Amino acid sequence: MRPLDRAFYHRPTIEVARALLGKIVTHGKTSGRIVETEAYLGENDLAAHSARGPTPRNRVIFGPPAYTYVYFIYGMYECLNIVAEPDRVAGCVLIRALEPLDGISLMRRRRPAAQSIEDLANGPGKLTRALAIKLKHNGVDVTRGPILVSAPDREEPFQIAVSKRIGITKSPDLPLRFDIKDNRFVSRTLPK
DNA sequence: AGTTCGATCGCCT
DNA sequence: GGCGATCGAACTG
Repeated sequence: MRPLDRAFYHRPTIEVARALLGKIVTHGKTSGRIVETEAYLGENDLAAHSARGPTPRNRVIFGPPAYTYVYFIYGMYECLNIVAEPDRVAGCVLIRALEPLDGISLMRRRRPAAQSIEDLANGPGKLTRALAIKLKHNGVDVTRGPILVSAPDREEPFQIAVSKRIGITKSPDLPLRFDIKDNRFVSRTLPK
């Protein structure tokens, strides 16, 4: 299993958000398969942190692709994004849910509230806690580590379900959330 | 310098 | 379904 190269992320954000489904995030002894993502665009997307231009917090979104954008939210949780698009073009992908693979017992210790394997990393704040991803990991190169994103040795085919992004108040109706269809590790199941 | 608010989660009803 | 926790960043003046 090899990390994806920088060219993988050097394309439109929506393409990257879809292509990241099924890939593996690794941090230390823990890893998980990406089952849910959201795209945050550089233009015409008021929900994106990059909407009002670069600031000290969000500047990595405007830089070259394949770097993490990690931010702190609600006084308690970190959220993990991967930067897409060429240098100087904003765009990133929020990782919203993982299927736990390695280090499950360690994840359980980090997430004592989780009552099942499904609950371990089925939300953006849960997965950063399960993988011990913190604010200090902002700007990490995911082709180099310590946080890595890789293609699995064997990838089963799957369908992608598209829906609206979760928990935002601006630009709420854009179809920019992507799930592995019917996967039981996603953060919320879609209405039928 | 003060205020507002948020890409969430877990517990309560 | 509703809400409180908890705090950094961005905005206001």
